[in-house]
Amino acid sequence: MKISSRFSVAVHILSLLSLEPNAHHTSEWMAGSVNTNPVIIRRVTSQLKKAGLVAVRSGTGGATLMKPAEQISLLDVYRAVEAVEEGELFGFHEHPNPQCPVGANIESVLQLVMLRAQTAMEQVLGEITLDQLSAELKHKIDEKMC
Amino acid sequence: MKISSRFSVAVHILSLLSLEPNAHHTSEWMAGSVNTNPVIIRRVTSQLKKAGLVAVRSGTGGATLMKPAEQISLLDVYRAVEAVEEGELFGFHEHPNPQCPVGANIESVLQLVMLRAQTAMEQVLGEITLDQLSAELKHKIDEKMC
DNA sequence: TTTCTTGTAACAATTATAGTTACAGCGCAG
DNA sequence: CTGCGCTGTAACTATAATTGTTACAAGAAA
Repeated sequence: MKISSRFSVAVHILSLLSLEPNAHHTSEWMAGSVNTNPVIIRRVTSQLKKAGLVAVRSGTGGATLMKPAEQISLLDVYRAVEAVEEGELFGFHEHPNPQCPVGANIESVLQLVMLRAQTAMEQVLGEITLDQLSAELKHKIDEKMC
Repeated sequence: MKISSRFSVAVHILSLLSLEPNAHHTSEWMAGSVNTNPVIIRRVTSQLKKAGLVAVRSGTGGATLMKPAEQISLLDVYRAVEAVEEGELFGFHEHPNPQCPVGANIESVLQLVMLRAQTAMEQVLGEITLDQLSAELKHKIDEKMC
């Protein structure tokens, strides 16, 4: 089971906003780059908007970053698109038998452990900014131009 | 989207094997503790067996650990039940537009970043042994007995 | 007003999970 | 050597989430 590709789509969108500031960022234009349906883009953009990461001009169309790229972490994006509910990366089996010593106590022990694992992953995402990612991306792009 | 509860069921099973060495660990008995169907238990047990973590006596029934609990990490269990394919925790949108500079390069950049995040999580799992987890569990159990 | 765009609803197709029944086949007890 | 209990697995269901689609009301500007 994988984390929804909404997350990678969201990062793609933000990269476009960050690296191509002069384009007219309509959902259709971005869908062309992501290679999907414009509605997919609008859905994700809508979540990014709710999270205060982008502004969208309805009517005329187009989206823009609401914060400087160095103040947007991948964790912000991850949370924005709800790729995973907060603190719920790991699924648990429900209602283990409370009569059994193991069944009665496994949940709390597992919760702790899993949370530690999950937090480690989120910390990595939290330390990477859109700015850094865009820079890496730009580097790759320029490389190929030679 | 969550990681399959197969993982938590597997840990539950191994905890039973580790903490209650005298019981007859049939799928039905374990299903009673996990509170699910015996077939669910057999399916997971079967994966643990393939991974060399447990032995199952067909005929008579019952399962046992194949390694000492301090040599089984939660990462081993995680891999055994294929809660997530190796290196594929994050889903990606496929075939971004190669004509677009961002589309052409986002995949490789994202792969790197996501892999780092995923690895951080797996490392935590790798550092926790069944032994440690059982000890915590036993501690909780004894606590409640007072 | 016309035109382009967004935001959303509604729906289909696909995919994975979790649970269930059913049954062949193994292995020990008697 | 036969019967019993248990495993391994197939087959099927129900459920839920994702991704992709079409369709359309409502916003904004030329």
